[in-house]
Amino acid sequence: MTPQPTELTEAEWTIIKSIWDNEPCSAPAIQELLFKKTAWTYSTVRTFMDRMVAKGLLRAEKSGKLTVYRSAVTRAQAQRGELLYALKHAFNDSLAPMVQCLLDTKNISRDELDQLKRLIADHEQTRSPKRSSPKSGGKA
Amino acid sequence: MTPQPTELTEAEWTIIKSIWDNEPCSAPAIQELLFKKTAWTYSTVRTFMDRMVAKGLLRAEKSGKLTVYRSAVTRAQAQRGELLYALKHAFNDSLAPMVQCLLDTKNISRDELDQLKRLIADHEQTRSPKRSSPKSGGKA
DNA sequence: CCGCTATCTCTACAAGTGTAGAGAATTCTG
DNA sequence: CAGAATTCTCTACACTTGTAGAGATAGCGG
Repeated sequence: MTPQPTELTEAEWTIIKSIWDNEPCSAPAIQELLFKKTAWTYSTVRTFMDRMVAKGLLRAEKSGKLTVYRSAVTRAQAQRGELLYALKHAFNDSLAPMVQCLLDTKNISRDELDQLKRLIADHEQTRSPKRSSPKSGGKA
Repeated sequence: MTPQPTELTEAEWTIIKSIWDNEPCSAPAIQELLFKKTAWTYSTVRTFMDRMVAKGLLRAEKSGKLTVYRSAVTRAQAQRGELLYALKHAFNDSLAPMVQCLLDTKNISRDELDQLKRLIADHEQTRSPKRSSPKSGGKA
């Protein structure tokens, strides 16, 4: 679907990553989980979470005293949003310059390069049954 | 040098892209250039530009009445910043998932795929001869 | 039943961002 | 020179983001 391009702030990323890994979960739980990283107080975490509910990033449901949260956007959706933001603003929607920048920026090991090549190769195949390069057997 | 990871807002991207393409330039000029896209008034553009000077994204110099602006960060720097932000927050600094997401998200033509493969191949080569620092092979 | 303790709700506030108007100052131009 | 056009400066305001305290409350242990 990719509804609206989901945009997250830094704090929101922190929160939602924690939630993806723990949902459903309560605000105190998340606060405790994040405390070593962020030192955020309960109020802070709770404020973020409620704002995120308002934005449609999370869903909240109360069970008695406790409010239980879960994500309302998938990790893939959020990743896509972030990526598209960068792609659009920094690279005017052009793939190659972005990838080039990636290659130039990070110190990429040979393994990673191989991995990338594999990703692309796999994608080529999945995307369209192209039979010009019949080197590796067609992966199901 | 890649000083501090440069972070730009959407409006700042709009402004600085216009500046990269026209520097040195004046605020009224930029305003006029952007008007069709953004409908921003002079005040708005000027405010952004001055704030960007304060942040070190632009440099301003007045020549009599006129204030002349130019960028203080390169396009590559800004791109890197944006990319690293996405990479870090959305993909936990892992290359492959980001590229995978890219492949899954955009509708990539075969030409583009070929281009990506070439980028990677070229990079492999450039990177391998660790002895030499070819300064002449940078820009594509 | 009555304080603890875990949670919640409300309110607040500073900084950053998007957006702009009013009016001063400067510079043409007739 | 005086009015027009250009550009500048200053101020403002609403909304978002980061951050949190204070006090209400509900449920548990004794």
